[in-house]
Amino acid sequence: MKNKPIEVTARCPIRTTLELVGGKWKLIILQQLISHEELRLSELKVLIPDISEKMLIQELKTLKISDLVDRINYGEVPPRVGYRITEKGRNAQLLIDEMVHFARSYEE
Amino acid sequence: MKNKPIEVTARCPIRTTLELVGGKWKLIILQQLISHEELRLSELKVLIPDISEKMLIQELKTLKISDLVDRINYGEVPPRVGYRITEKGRNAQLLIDEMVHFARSYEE
DNA sequence: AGCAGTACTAACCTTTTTGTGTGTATGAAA
DNA sequence: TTTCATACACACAAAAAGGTTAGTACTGCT
Repeated sequence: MKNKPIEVTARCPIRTTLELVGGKWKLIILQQLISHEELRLSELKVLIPDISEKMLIQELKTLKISDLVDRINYGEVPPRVGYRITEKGRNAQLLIDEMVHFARSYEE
Repeated sequence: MKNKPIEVTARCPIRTTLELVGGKWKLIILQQLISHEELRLSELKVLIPDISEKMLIQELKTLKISDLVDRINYGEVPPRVGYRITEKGRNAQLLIDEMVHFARSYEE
């Protein structure tokens, strides 16, 4: 019945995950990118109505640095840029599923 | 191949979960309580060496309000208090497992 | 010529989260 | 009597996260 405790160190897996996708927005952004193939900034703004433009850009930038999303610059003018989930990013699907599951089982 | 997008509203499941177990410490505390039956404050401090006493107490208090942990006061003096995971709290196990899984698949 | 749309950057400010340090009640042990 | 340990509370400070506003460069539309 008992599970082994995770040793809480400077770099335990829980903390790694929190650093990658912690915060108010990253998982929400990833979820939209997982379910939409490719999205532009303006489309993400519509899908996530209450995020500020600054946070959206900022989070996309750090997600790209973490290699969880790709940024495709079409080099057109006026600028056209698309965002896509990466393979690593797609792993967040299971995590999100579990969060949804947790929320549901909590609420009943 | 595509998943349905979660509609991002004031209360979507991702946000519910973030409110319950978001932040730097809650999941770490829950994980220890899941794997230890019952723990006192002083024991949690040893298991989570870098948490401050204030944060530990504060987080335990909000976890109790959310009914994710139980607080058992033995009414002794000097005070003796134990913390236990609740049924609802135990649901976090799957979430933590997924976070561990996510961190591992990210790192390879 | 003037305005709108795109994908940003930068400065600044507010709110939230996290941390530090001190104080309290109690009884038992030294 | 002084000291210790427990499980806090409280005031305050620092740091991190998030938000607001303005501005840029370009071009197409009217």
